[in-house]
Amino acid sequence: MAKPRDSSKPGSSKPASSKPAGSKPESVTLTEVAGHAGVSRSTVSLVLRGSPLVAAETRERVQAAMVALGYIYNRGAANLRAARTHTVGLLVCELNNPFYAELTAGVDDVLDTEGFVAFIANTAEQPERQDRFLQRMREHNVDGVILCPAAGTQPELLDRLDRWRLPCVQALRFVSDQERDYAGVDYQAGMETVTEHLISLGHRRIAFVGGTLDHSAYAARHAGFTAAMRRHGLADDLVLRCPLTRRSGAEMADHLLNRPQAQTAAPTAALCYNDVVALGLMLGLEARGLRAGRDLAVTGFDDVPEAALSRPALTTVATSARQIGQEAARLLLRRIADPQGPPERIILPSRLVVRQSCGAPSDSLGGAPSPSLHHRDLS
Amino acid sequence: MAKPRDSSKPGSSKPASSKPAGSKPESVTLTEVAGHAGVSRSTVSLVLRGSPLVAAETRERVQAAMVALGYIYNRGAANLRAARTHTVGLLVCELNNPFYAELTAGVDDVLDTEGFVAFIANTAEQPERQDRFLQRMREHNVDGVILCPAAGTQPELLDRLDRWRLPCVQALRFVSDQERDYAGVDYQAGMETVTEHLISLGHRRIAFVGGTLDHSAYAARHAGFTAAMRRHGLADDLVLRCPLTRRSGAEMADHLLNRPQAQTAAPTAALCYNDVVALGLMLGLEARGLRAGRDLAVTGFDDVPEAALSRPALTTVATSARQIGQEAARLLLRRIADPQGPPERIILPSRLVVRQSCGAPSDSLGGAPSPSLHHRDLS
DNA sequence: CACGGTAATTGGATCGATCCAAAAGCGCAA
DNA sequence: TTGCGCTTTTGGATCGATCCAATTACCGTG
Repeated sequence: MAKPRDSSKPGSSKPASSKPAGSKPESVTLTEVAGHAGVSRSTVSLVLRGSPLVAAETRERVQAAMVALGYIYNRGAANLRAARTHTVGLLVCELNNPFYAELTAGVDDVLDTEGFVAFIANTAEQPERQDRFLQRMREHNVDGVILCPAAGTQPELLDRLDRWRLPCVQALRFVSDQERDYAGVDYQAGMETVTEHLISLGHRRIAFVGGTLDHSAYAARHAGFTAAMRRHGLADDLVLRCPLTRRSGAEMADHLLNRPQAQTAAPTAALCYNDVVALGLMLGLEARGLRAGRDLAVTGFDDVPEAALSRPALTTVATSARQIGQEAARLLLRRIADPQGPPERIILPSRLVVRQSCGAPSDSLGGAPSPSLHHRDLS
Repeated sequence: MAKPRDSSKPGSSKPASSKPAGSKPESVTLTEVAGHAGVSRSTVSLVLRGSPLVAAETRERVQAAMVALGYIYNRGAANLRAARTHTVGLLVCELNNPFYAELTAGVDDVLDTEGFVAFIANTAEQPERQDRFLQRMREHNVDGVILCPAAGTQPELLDRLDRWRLPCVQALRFVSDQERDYAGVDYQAGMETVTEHLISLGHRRIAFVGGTLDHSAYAARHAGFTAAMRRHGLADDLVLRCPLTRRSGAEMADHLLNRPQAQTAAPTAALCYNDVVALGLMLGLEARGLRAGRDLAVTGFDDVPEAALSRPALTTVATSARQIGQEAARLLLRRIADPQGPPERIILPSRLVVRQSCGAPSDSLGGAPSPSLHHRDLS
């Protein structure tokens, strides 16, 4: 058989262009680029991946051909052969919470600069939905996942991910404290700090308010409360669990103040699980003619934008969601690059933000020209 | 040639299991499932896609084999041959805004039930970033995109998407009012309604506050203001543009009230572009010892959670972000199924939410037991 | 001029599914 | 027995890239 090599005459006898009746103008392939540049497929592939093996002159010719033909890289095809897909899965438990949205933005920041893209899923705290999505992620061959585990997630899930060889970084919460990759906030220290703050203001009877789902984040926050109280020899028995909604927070006002048959004294301060509950509680107080900071000290956790905006402004603990997202993404990329490396736990510090809701240090509560128009309070 | 069919003896002479030294236990392929079930690849493929061609008995056998081997579908491989990838791209312009987060959740809802997944990207209002991401979406062969165009997006972009044969649904904003798929809110009607509300309360001099970026959403809101004012023979010249941040909103307080050299009268009401600006403005008023609803009527737009929470609570226009996301996703799926169909524009209504920030109808402003603890104000 | 060594390029096999035309199995009538 | 139609199954060929072993080009040396 004769071998018709036509590398010198580009665009002449290529079988690819034998059907000029333009029904499918789509998908310029690497082979066509090769023909146009007068090189082989393999060489184009090397150029594509930035290999140092190709000569500079050749590289330029190939790149010119790619531009001329409007070539677009077909990652799907590449993924089939190569190991990597340059995609990851991101599972958050409640996207509608601004906190998680911010985290997502942080993840996106890092992935974007590294040429990765993320599949997103809102598990809405439903383990079934989480399972379904993880399954889908496997089918799409993602290189790894960032997981904010839904409440009720079984630790066994992580073992399954291991078996699947699917790198996973837990964020904000974790379902098992084994040595596993994790990025989050030091909730316990944050809670200790704000509890100490209340104690330093003279409060002795403090209630811990909010939280029903059992996960690591709840445990850590509660532990912070307990640790600080015990350190000062104070009772940590006043714990009121409730859903993490404004409505529930508002309803807790009664439980806190009207305690007819209570053997113990009423609390003078409410340490809320997060800002949402705290803001709700303040609304509840107001509806009863009471005021946070005067009649009851109230603190939150998270420092959501509303916290600076409420009257009185909410004393809370700031946790930078975006930064956690960035750290989680960076950690996942490291893990993908080196699946065998030792696990890392990245714990970011939190920061106490003192406002007026627990009796301001300078005690000009509420009133006229608000002294609280700090820079960081305005987005 | 003899034909050694070994359908009865599974797992005996298959070349797949010829290398038992378990270095790569991963990736059970369709071929292996076929071997285990004693059928051909093609048949397994048909089962996978739920074809009615295969006999019921065969289907069961194949499914049993898939379970037994722990088979997982490799969509990447399938995508290479088939047209569909069952993925879409979702580009939002500011994820950190809770409004877009909610929209994202809505998109996720619908895609999840249809077996699709979304790549997410936060364009942060940067057209370059938007371009880069769209490029990446093409490389990943997404079936379509949902686009909240970044401010400054050129209409030409949509033509490019057409040329690429990439179905696209615009959401919330659009860069060209040609007949194209779109899902959004009737901003103009919403603004008209709230303007009418102010007028009905007796306001004659009303300022339109906020917005710097030029896009359809700005145009529509402004048009609503103008239309309502003109209908009542009122001047619509008082327009104060500013960035969409709380800080800028706060700073607008001065511009609104201290107008030394102004030829025209000071406004009695401020119609804000959105809630963020309105909330900022209210803070600015408060810092000057003034109060929204008493000294200046203030309205917002979007009905973000904070709106119900501020003192006084903000009168605003509710737009259900989640629903828009759902509609956009449904529309995109229709378009993917039928690329040639006629374009659709889905415009959802908005709803006026009257609270206290522009002088409550029952004029018990601010004061004691708040009457506004409605159900919907509590998340 | 043959030779070794490096740099650059290449063709065939391959990843794991789908597509499609062809074939096998089967019941039934001529 | 043969032929026909129907259902069910099947084996290449294929999608568009990567991997790898092999080849070619080129240059300085002995």
